[in-house]
Amino acid sequence: MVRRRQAVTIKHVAADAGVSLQTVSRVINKEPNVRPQMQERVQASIDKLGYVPSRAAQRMSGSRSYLILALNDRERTIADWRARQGSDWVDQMLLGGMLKCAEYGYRMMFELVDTHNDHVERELSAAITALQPDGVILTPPHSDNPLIVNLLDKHNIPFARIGSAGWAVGIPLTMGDEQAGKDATQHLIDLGHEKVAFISGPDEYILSSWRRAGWQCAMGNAGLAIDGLIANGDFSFESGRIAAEQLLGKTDRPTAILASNDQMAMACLEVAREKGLVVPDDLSVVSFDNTPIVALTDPPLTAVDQPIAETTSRAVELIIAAKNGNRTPDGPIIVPAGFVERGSTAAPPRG
Amino acid sequence: MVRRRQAVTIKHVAADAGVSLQTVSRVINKEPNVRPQMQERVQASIDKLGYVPSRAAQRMSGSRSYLILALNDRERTIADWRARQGSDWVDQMLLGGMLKCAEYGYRMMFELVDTHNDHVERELSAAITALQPDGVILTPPHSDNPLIVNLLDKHNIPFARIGSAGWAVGIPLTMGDEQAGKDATQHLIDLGHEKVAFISGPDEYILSSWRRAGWQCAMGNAGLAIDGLIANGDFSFESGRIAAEQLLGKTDRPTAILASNDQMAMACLEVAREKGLVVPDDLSVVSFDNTPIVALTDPPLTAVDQPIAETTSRAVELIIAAKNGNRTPDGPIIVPAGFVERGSTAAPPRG
DNA sequence: GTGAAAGCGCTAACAA
DNA sequence: TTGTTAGCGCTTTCAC
Repeated sequence: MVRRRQAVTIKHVAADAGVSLQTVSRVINKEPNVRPQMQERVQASIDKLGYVPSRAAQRMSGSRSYLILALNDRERTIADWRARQGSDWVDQMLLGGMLKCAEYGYRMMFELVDTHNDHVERELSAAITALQPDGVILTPPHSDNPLIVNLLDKHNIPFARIGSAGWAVGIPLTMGDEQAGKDATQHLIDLGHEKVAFISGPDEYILSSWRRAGWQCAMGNAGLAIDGLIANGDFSFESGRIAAEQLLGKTDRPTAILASNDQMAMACLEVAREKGLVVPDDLSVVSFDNTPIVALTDPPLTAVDQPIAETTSRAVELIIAAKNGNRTPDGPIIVPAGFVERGSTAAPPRG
Repeated sequence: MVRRRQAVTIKHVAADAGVSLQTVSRVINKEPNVRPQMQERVQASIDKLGYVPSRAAQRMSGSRSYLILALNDRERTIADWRARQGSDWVDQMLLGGMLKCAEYGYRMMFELVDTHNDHVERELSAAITALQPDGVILTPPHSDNPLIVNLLDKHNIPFARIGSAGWAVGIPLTMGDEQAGKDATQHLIDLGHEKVAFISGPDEYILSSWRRAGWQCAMGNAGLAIDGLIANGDFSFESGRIAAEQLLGKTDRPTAILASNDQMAMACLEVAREKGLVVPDDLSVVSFDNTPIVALTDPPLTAVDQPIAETTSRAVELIIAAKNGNRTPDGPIIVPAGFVERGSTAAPPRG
């Protein structure tokens, strides 16, 4: 195996520009105390020689790694990948995260971590020690895992917590789930629906409760009862089926269902079809997330759009800002959800 | 900002075990010349102290970076992400690549590179210098970009070329496109079709010609004419529309179409519908790639399945093997495509 | 504002 | 088989 040495190092640049290593280092890192003239001369040498600093060496000498680690739940992520149902959560994170990282000379790396596992800490510690990332992005359900959050806090690594709002550590970001749930429900109420049912997500995800709260709030504001209009799911298609059957099996069935994610909404579509209900004539359905698949169902689903790319992009910005010593905003950052109206919603049936 | 030092270094382990740094290093790297007893003692200290080597330091001292870089075409990848049409190319690469990397203590990192750009070389050189990856995975159309291939060869970095077969550099891997094209065509012929048309991909992708060759071969073997049965596309939906209109506009129209990717096949579905043709009764359609979306079209598309995860996984294995000094296999590696029969194929209309 | 020296954590090369 | 020494490329002190 060939022992590979850096072709052009800071030394070559220093020699070429006739300055000390230190000055070159200062120019690379855009430090203040360098005369413009000096900086130009060094920059010229850098460009001429095509010098690019070694991240490993920078990291070694106690500076940054220019690396941000994005953590996702191993089990769920792999299951999504294998299922090949078009969930593009990871892609949207990459889209928002990688591009924003690139703007700052950073890079993003993905890492899968088991939540349901007593060695989360060991797993994550190892990754941090090996990689020494400058920041970490947590996604649900990790964002609210106290083991993970405390570990990161202890290590003093800036970290974002997507889909999380509480605690005084890290940088929480949400899509305003409660408001989104409220708006979606209100949209159905505005169409004339009075019996708007809700299928919740698992309690493990804190955003499940927010979405429910939004629905509940809109219903309450409109003076509508919610008795018997809630069913519990766990984000899986199958749980959505069970919930939908429970909801639509009653004589006094709801005229609209707001499901906490796409899979469960698709299950509603299937159950409705089996029961001879036409969507949206007999039943309106709205989902959360808006993964690519919901534009292709029959009918296409009206959905709350989760702005993953934008949220990840903000997370990267805030992590780098924190790394640069800027204060982290006080409250949680809200990157508002969107709402895409498609064919699964209409006025309720008359009578 | 806190200056972060490694909590547990090789020194601590050495002290704890009462051995030299070098011995610890040998244990970490599973080198042979260490007495079992010694190795156990050191390993015990490692476990006790929770030591994990710093990748940066390992890289700095001339060893590996334990990093494999996966290169994708910037323009196309970002377009796919933004389009949100459920293309899971990146996800499948991650699935196959990350998991295999993890087995060997490696990590995979994604990087986007412009092909149509005179500074590909500068761009890629910078990434290589900054990151010092132990290997690189090239995807189409990069796999056949001479600038990229030569650069990697010159740097002496093991690299895989997915979707490529030629040249004596790097590790070429294909899904056996020609065979897949042949099989798909044969499948249609077996159903009774005689006029099987083909929509090609852009010439920029070498696999376009392989897929075409497979179709041509099957048609030839069956003694069927191909005049007027080929149309050129560029993988875009719109180009697929144009090709389909050209093909289906004739009086003597084909009874089946094999499209070189999913988007163009979907365009065929749309054009057929506009012309009042029922798929699969009046027209059979088969696509290449089998992205998640094609299971949801109306009717669902019969498709050649591109084994991206498996191919990426093999690529990682071979790169690491090469890094370990093993000889690279001679011919191109073939990870055979699959074939998924769905509702878009049937016997041709009687007539 | 600029430079010189020390050291980050690890491994290659050499010595014992 | 094990230990010692000398860096890798860079940034952090700390002088000047």
